[in-house]
Amino acid sequence: MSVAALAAKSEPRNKHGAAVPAPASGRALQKGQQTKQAIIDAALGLATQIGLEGISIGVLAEVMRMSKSGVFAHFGSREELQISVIREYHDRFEHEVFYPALHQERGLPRLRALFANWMSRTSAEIDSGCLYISGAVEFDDRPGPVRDALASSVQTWLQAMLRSVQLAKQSGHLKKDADENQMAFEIHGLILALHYEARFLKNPGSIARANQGFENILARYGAAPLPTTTIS
Amino acid sequence: MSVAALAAKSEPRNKHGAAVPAPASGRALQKGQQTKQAIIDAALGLATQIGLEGISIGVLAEVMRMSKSGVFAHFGSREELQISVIREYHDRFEHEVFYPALHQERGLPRLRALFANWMSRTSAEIDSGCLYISGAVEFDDRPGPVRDALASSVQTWLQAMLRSVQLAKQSGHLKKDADENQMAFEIHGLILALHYEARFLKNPGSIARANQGFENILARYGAAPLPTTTIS
DNA sequence: TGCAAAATAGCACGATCGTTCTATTTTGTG
DNA sequence: CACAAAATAGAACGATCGTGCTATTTTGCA
Repeated sequence: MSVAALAAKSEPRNKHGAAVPAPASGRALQKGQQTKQAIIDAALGLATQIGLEGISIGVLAEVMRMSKSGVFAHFGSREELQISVIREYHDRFEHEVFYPALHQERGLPRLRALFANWMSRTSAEIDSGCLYISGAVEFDDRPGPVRDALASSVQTWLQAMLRSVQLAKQSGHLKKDADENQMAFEIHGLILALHYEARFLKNPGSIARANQGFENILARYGAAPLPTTTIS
Repeated sequence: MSVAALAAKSEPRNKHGAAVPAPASGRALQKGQQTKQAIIDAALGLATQIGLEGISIGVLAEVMRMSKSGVFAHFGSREELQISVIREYHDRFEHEVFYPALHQERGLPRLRALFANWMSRTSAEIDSGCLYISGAVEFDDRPGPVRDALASSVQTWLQAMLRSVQLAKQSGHLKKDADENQMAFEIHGLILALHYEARFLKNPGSIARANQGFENILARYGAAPLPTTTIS
């Protein structure tokens, strides 16, 4: 997983989301693609606030000042629209959280950056909502392609996080008996608790607690108390 | 909060859920109350699986082999039905998780019991779903009486948990500089991560990780490594 | 066993939903 | 400019939703 898998994405796709097999003989109009992207953007805004199941083609058409059938035609089904929204969310998450952290050196610095970026995004989502969290609740026992797309996207990210933990251990930045899966699990819990307590309960101080929790985890699993590069 | 607040509940209420002010002059039929309770039970089953917003009076009537209006008349509105479901969930949670732990002595033993019971219930909810988690996602920015009832119920429980942590600290079972709110936050995160990774992602081993996470937290905040009452 | 009240049924309402069908307009290119 | 394809509109569909209204049945006590 990690870099390669997270980065694999967005070959050209036909109008209903399936990867396009051939150069699609003939024209390649663009107006439709622009509109489609605008619809997806609006739908993502709706979905983060009221959930993937809250997406309504009627409401979407109203927002877009289009007819229902005009919106609908771009996707062919509501499910395909939901999947497009998930794909868009995945891409944004990747660009906001994952890629920037690659500039940090492998090991603890990159792990710290990943968590910091994740925190930054989750903090913003206290207002806007998180598709990976609301989607999990909506589709946790509703099989189908939407659930599959969502779970796959989440797993990709969690695997990237896990890989970063493993790299940190291999780099000697963590105790050599550190359980990487356990550590990733606990980090995930901090993010979920932050989202729950801040967004739903509106408890202040949640962001600081999530950050402190991360430091506590590092204190347990870390090899050194922190490389204080001063004289000591 | 804690005991008293969590225990305060279920005075007799009129047909629409408001506490009944006077002895309600005259008859006190029972058949209706039985039916109402049966409806609430069925609705709770629906709600834990597909969410509070997934409760449909039509489906509920079908399950109960009643007419829609027959079901409806017991509550007067869908919102009141949802609130009744939340109240029922609250009562069950209380009896399964909170009360049994009171048999343990104050401090660390009771805190351990609370977490163990919470874990036990959450493990069962990997299949059935948790109203406090799905409800939080559904109502995190949808103001109104349903959200209020849900948030109040959750806060009551989290406060009870926090109180137990505080008692453990006062009893000298935790480090004297332990941050109780921080500890409660991290524990909450473990439960949320368990629910997310087990129910949505179907990752095996999540239960063990949540338990291990709790031990890790105790290892950090605990005053003693564990009272090994053997000769040592 | 009556009789009032409670419980339930039956029906209809307006609204919204995703989707399908058939025009109509817009677009990009020869 | 013309012409075909793409994009969008419009209207209708069956279904489901919560809710209000008016019967009808059931219940429990005098």
